Amino acid sequence: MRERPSSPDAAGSAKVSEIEPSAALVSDVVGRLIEFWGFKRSMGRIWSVLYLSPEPLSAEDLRHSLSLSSGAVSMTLGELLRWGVVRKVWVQGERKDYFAAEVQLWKMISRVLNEREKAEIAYAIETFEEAIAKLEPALRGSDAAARERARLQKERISQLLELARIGHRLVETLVSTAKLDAEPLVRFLLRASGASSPSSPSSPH
Amino acid sequence: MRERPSSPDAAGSAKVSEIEPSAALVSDVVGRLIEFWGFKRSMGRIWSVLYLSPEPLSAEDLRHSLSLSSGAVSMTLGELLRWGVVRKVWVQGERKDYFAAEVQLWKMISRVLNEREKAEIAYAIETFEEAIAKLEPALRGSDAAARERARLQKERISQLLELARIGHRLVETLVSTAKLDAEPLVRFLLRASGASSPSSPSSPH
DNA sequence: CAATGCTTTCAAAATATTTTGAAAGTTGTG
DNA sequence: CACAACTTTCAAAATATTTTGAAAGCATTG
Repeated sequence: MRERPSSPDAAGSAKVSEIEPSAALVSDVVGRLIEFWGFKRSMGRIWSVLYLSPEPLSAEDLRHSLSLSSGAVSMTLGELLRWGVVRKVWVQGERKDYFAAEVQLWKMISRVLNEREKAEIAYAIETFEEAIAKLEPALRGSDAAARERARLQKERISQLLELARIGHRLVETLVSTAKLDAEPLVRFLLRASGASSPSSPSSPH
Repeated sequence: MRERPSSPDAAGSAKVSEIEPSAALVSDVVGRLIEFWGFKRSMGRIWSVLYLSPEPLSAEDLRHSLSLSSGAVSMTLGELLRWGVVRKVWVQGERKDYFAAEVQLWKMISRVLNEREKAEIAYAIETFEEAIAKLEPALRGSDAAARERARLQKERISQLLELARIGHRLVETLVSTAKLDAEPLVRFLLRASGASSPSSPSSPH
């Protein structure tokens, strides 16, 4: 509304309410990825708009950029703040709140993985353990067929458990990696997919 | 609440319609994980029941085990078959179709990652590239402020692009790793997160 | 080839999720 | 204290997703 493309206003405070085509592409695809990844699409879209904006934006700016209601913007920003992927910033002389995206991607991912995946996986691990425990009586029951059945189930649940533990470690690796600036993992990945021959991928120098 | 362990019927055809408590736990948690991970919860539940069953099960067995409608079972099985995580098996002398879960977890994950994530990420990569391309005009336009704005956006989108490429490589690594029996990745993860012995995953810490 | 037993399809119904916007809440100001 | 200027809340509306079950489709068998 207040923007005036023709006015040679100073760069700092004039607001652009429509996002440029490239930003639209990005916010759309990030929205999708993020949704796919279990969050609300609008979280991804709002984050993207902030991420691509040189200055912090107000809730109203976002409302216009993405044609969302004030409520949706407020709630979504709240979630993004809770996930620590968006920050409030004070713009001096302004009464409104302004928001900026966390721009350190690894930091961001690390935080989210850490809070979300770890909880999820930890819960799965617990449950698998519990399920195995529940098998115990049958494992030493008197019915041979039931015993065999339980044995097989224990075996299979153990596989799931092992897998969950690997997942857990993968997340931990990503998280700790992120703190140390992505080096080891990235190096590992480069080696693993760049050099296509599996001949000797295990001995560095 | 429990099957009839006393039926002297040959193992092949007597049917258990209620699942045991441990299987219920597992199918619930796998359902959740799978949903969380973007599939339908019932896919995870059905797969789990099959995975924990010593014998293949018919659609009807599944219908009873999980209290689903025949349509839901049929559609869900169809999807699971398409993803290659469940197979049809012939039970001799039976007219119905029987189904069994893929039990090689890594193989399964690898297939799914390969088809699904790769497509998703590849699309994101393309889009980021396209978005950067769209910035070109502004990058060499005459308006200095706009130029600076575009420069920053290009920078940021490039970060996303790099991240997407790393993700892509991560998926590729997991996939190729899975084919060669998980060795290198697992070893890497073990080193990275400080666990002890690679081959016997029995002690939690 | 008609009947039977099973499977798939699909439109409608049930559920779940997301968005809206008006009203209530907060905070800074005259 | 009363008045802005914003923000948050939340019940209702809009959407989207999942499930149902009756009917159509198929394949085997007598």
